[in-house]
Amino acid sequence: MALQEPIVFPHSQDCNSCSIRHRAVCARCESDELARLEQMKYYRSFQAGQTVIWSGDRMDFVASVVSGIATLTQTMEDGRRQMVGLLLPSDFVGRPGRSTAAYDVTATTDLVVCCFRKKPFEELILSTPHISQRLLEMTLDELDAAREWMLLLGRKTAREKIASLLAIIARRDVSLNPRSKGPIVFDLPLTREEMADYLGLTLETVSRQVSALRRDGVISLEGKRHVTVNDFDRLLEVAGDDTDGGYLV
Amino acid sequence: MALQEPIVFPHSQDCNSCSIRHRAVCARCESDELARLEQMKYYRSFQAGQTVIWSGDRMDFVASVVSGIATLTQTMEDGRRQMVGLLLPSDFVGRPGRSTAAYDVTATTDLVVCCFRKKPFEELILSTPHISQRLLEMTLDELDAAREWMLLLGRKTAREKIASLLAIIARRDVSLNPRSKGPIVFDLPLTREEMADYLGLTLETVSRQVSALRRDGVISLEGKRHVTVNDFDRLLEVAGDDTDGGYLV
DNA sequence: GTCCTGCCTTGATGCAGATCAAATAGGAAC
DNA sequence: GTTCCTATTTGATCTGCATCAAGGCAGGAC
Repeated sequence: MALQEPIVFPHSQDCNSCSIRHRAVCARCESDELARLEQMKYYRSFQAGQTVIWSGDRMDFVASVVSGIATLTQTMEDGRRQMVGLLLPSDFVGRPGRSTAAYDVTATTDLVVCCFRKKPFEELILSTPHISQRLLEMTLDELDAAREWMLLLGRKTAREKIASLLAIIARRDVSLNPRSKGPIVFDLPLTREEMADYLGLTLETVSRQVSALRRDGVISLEGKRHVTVNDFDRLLEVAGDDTDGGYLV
Repeated sequence: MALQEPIVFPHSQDCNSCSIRHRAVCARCESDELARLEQMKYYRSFQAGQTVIWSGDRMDFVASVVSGIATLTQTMEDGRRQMVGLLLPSDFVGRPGRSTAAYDVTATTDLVVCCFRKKPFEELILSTPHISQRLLEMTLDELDAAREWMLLLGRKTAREKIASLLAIIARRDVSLNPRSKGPIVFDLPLTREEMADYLGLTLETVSRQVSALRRDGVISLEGKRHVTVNDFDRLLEVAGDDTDGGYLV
């Protein structure tokens, strides 16, 4: 890892050509609102593995993930770790009205975020319902996701947990790169250890259960990360999710 | 349980004398905004044990808990249950922009809720930033609580889970009924089974661990529900929480 | 009083997943 | 090619909690 410092882009880029323009916190902004956002924004890049911010650190910005994947994790004093969120492009980081980070934020892939200086952003949302309404909607979605994860953490078996995670990644992948036919194929964006931290397991158990799903023909693997889902319905069944209505969103 | 149907109050009550006036979703409303809310509100009461709404049911209202305690639970097809939220007075139920309930909502004590007809409420928040801003703030708090719970469910031991739950209830109790001196005393609002559903355990394990905390002198019990916390710091230590800064809110 | 019934406790046993340990695979640097 | 180095797999064993089972206790109906 050669570079330790994040790269700070010297110039802003145009919101109108932004890949997350219509899904991020700015999704419903009119052009005058965008113009005000542009004034307070700047980009930052992080390499895979870099820490974006540590829990407890002062945080004078909020941000949207533009590309790449980041994680939110909590750590106990003795080192036990639990991932509490997976941030994908368009997801929002930080909380208006709070001055320090509540979680460790880490880039698991190369990452670009669009930061807004916190003070002006907080002022802007007071007068811009389009932003606070969108933020409310995104926060409610995250709350639903967190509650779904609570069911997984509290009640699912290791096998069900792995299948659930694969199903979520597969679903996301299909919605981003829709393909008409054939099995779903994707690269895992997480290491076995990160999967373990997300699922409340050890990395050994993750490895064993991934192998078991391969042995049982539910998935195929090329290398350690490249996954083929042979039968998505079967995967959902193993995940223990209600099958009805859950079809590829 | 004699009455199965909830009691519907025939007349609205005055918002200004409401016990949750300054903590609920209406906390920041001006009198004209309150007046509009009053037009769309009605009270409902439920007895302990009654179901407020089932997951998947059509839901044409949102609501604030006025008094009593309710729970949000998710259930898997085979009956495994996970509580995903504990609703206390002033907490909000339901989601603007969604037509069906996402979780089972159950009254665990006698319960009174202040309902707002959903359609007019949704229209109101579009034009009333005081409400949507408060709702955003409350939702962000709930998201933080859900993420704290994810750490508990994913990584804590049974003993730590029980201690964490007791600490949360004790904290809430102190903030509602501050007492200057002496140990914290409260009644558990949940049965052993509900505690198990919340903590991702079985009721037997809950019972054993509560007994163990009593044997170890961390708490004392009178009957099954009345708890005395002999040493709050010790309880926090057993809970595995960062002790710094966690002192009685 | 007796008999429920719901809630809780306690004991015995089993097993899923953690822990400890070692081997293997695949890059990257050289 | 060799040598690291890290990620991953696999094996052996241990253990915390689940499961299965049997009472205990308090309150209400009668």
